[in-house]
Amino acid sequence: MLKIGEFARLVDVPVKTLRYYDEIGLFKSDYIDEQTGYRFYSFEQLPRLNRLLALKDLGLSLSQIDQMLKEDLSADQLRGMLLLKQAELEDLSRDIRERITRVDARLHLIETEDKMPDYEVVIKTVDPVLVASCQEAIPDYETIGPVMDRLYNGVVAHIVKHKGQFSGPGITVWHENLKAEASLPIKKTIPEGDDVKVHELPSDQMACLVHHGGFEGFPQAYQAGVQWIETNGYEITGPSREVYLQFRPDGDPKDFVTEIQFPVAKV
Amino acid sequence: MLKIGEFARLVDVPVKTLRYYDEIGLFKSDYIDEQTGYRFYSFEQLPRLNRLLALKDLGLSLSQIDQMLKEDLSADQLRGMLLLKQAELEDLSRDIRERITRVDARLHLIETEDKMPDYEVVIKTVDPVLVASCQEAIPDYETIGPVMDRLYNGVVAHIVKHKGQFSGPGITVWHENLKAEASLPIKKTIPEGDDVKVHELPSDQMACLVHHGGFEGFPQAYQAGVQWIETNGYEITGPSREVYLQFRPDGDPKDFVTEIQFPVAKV
DNA sequence: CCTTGACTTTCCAGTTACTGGAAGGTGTAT
DNA sequence: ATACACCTTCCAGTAACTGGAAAGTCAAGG
Repeated sequence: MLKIGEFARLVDVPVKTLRYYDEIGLFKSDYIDEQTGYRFYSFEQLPRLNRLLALKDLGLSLSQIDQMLKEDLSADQLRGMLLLKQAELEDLSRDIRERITRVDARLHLIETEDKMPDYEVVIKTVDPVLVASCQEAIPDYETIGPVMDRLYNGVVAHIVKHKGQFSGPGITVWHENLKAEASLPIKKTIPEGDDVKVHELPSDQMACLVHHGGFEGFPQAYQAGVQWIETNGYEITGPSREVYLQFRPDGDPKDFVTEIQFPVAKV
Repeated sequence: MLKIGEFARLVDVPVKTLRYYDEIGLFKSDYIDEQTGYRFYSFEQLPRLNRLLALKDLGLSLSQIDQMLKEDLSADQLRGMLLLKQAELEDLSRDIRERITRVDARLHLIETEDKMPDYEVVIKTVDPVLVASCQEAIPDYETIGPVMDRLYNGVVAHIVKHKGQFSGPGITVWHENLKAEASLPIKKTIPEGDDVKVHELPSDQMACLVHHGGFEGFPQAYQAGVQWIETNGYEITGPSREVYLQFRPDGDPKDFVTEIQFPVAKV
């Protein structure tokens, strides 16, 4: 019989930890002196503790270990638990490697620009949103402004005509070949018009960044987004969106806030 | 100005988390209505939050992020923190890969033996221990018993003669060429004898396993140990030890408990 | 104008696997 | 007798939230 301190030295586990295992019932002392409350441990307990430590080394939680130390577990059950843990560890490992590449990328940026990046890209899942929209191909960059005005005015007029309720800032979806879909979120569905479609923008995993200022800064923002997506091992899987969080036609462009979203998936 | 729920939807962060960040001062709401206590957030706060989320994605702790969000940090300081994190992540990654190989090994054992392994190997650091010892080459396996008896009796006699105090179970250190060093831990140093040396067994990182039963089971135990060491990417770096935790010459061998220790290092 | 339901507030508890410390009892050596 | 190491229990703290309760706020519909 060993006192807790001797046992602790023998197995190289802190006394506090042994007491904790005792408390949660994972590894009880063999015998407790009723007078003093002193815990005593025996050599017969070594196998259980060593198995416990070995399993802990695999990264299992104490409650999982508690399960696995039960005598009546079949080899199949053991296998199952280990396979589960294995998958979990593989996930974690992948996750950490991705983190490492992201840290690398940021270090690279700091090396070249000597400061934090101008645009922060975050991955998030956007909610689906019901919109009324109107789309048209843009002939060239100069005409974006007027065409957009026209498109959005058309959608607004249509929504007002059908007494629809606006429910959020405008969203432009950029389809292929510079085809812009000017969309306005609405609370409830309304009839479609000749040019105006009503549908739901799908929920999606998006790489998002926020641009502050006028539209002349958009190319850089887009470039930053595309670059981030490349270096972080994602690929663009659909039309990107611009969400005009802060915008008024008569406002100061410096105050505009736009979120640019790229639907992405891990390569 | 957005209410917390709207802002939460916008940035895809739980409301509870925003409140928590507010509470710990990491990310305060822009304005609080004095009447109602409602928090309000503005679009101007997006850059800070996005940077925060991007850094969180790198695996930084909230307190580290708090540091890095301070405006007056130099590029060098940023670099330093990221390099630190990088090293940390590399360590973690290695650690997890090792865990995976250990889980693999155990799965393998379960496949072949359909149960938990007979011997659990754990890595631990053993404390240095002062011993009196006596060594001799063993001519062949049959003679181990008598030679050991003689060696240990010699050491015991020497310690008793010099009024030394025993402080633990006997330890045999196996040097090369089957040379056995029979050692007995003592509390304080005593003079050496003709055959009896007094010295300290060094502290070391050891792969340890516990064998219950008589000496006839040792070969299997050793084999299990050596195999574990191989498959787990360690190598043996010195003489192995046997610690006779439970042993009496006149006892029942079934009750014997021996810890076998191999000094190891990661390959 | 009232009610309903969605939303907000604060506060408290729980999660994991310990770790540190305080206050007080025990065992052994000098 | 006393010093000292060792043991006991209890309480608090860690990181980053998450869940729930009780109570106040807001907008829409009847």
